[in-house]
Amino acid sequence: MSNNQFKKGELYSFITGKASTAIGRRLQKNFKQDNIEITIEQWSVLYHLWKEDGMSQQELCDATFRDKPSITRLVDNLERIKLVKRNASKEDRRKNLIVLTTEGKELEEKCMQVANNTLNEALHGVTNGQIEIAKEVLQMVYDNLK
Amino acid sequence: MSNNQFKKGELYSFITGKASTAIGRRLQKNFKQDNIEITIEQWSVLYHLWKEDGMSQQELCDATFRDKPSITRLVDNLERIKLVKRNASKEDRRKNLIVLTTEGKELEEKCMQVANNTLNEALHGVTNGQIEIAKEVLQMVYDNLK
DNA sequence: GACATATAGTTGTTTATGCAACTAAACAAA
DNA sequence: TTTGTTTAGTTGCATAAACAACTATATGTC
Repeated sequence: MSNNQFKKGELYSFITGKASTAIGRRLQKNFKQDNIEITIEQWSVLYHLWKEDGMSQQELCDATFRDKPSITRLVDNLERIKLVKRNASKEDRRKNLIVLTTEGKELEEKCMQVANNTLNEALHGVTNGQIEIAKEVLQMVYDNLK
Repeated sequence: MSNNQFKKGELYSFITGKASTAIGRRLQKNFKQDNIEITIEQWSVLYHLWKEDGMSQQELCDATFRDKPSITRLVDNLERIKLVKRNASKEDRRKNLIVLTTEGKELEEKCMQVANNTLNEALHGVTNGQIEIAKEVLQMVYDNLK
């Protein structure tokens, strides 16, 4: 089995995902440097709305790998800072459709630029081939635990 | 540059580290199933104390990639549930040496077994070669952002 | 139509994070 | 020994996560 592939220390850092933690922190810092006043969690919601405006909260749960209370509160905060609005669905009155405000839409370009730059910083010196394999492994891990 | 290596969707999941999130959640769930009543954050502190008992809080910060307030509170909670104790250092009165209680020591075997099993679940079907490359990439990302 | 069940979202509680401001001890230089 | 700087740790505050319990609407079945 794959039991002996990892020494303890390596196991730990694989589990805790120090690399993704580091990317998240750097992205947050880069947002701040560009005077973008949102958290990376808020960004992860906006990111999906930029691709498809008017998603329901449940759809945002699935897209962001977060549970319903998390999305409720992220949307609360995004609404408070006026980047999104909750619109009650006319087809299904249980649903809220989350739509970007003008201000929310305007943030896309700036944010995506910062995100792309951050990823380039993070991947400096890593080859395309290595990235492909890393992505495959992370996807397999995710699928194994789904 | 490495700007075109990622399509948007891939970029997102690389940044947010959904694989490591999934591992963390599964580990937490597996702890609970085995009636181990600790959080994965608490586990990450204990993990280092099991390797080297009596570390200072600052050393735990470095080892776990957490800041000082986080460690202060994790140690608070671990102390409250009686798994560790703060011992004032005699050489340097600013320092607390964090030592495992008997109960804290006894938890090691059970926890590490669960952690190993979780990792094996996560890596099912992933080859050693792929894992090596994934580890290299994650390490490079971490070093790039350090 | 009435009742059971599933789905969408909210609220409460505990734990954790990130940042800034703070205290106290150690160290260094004059 | 006084003064300034660095290091170790704590506290306050805002944001977020995980889980359980809850409300309200929709749907399926008899």
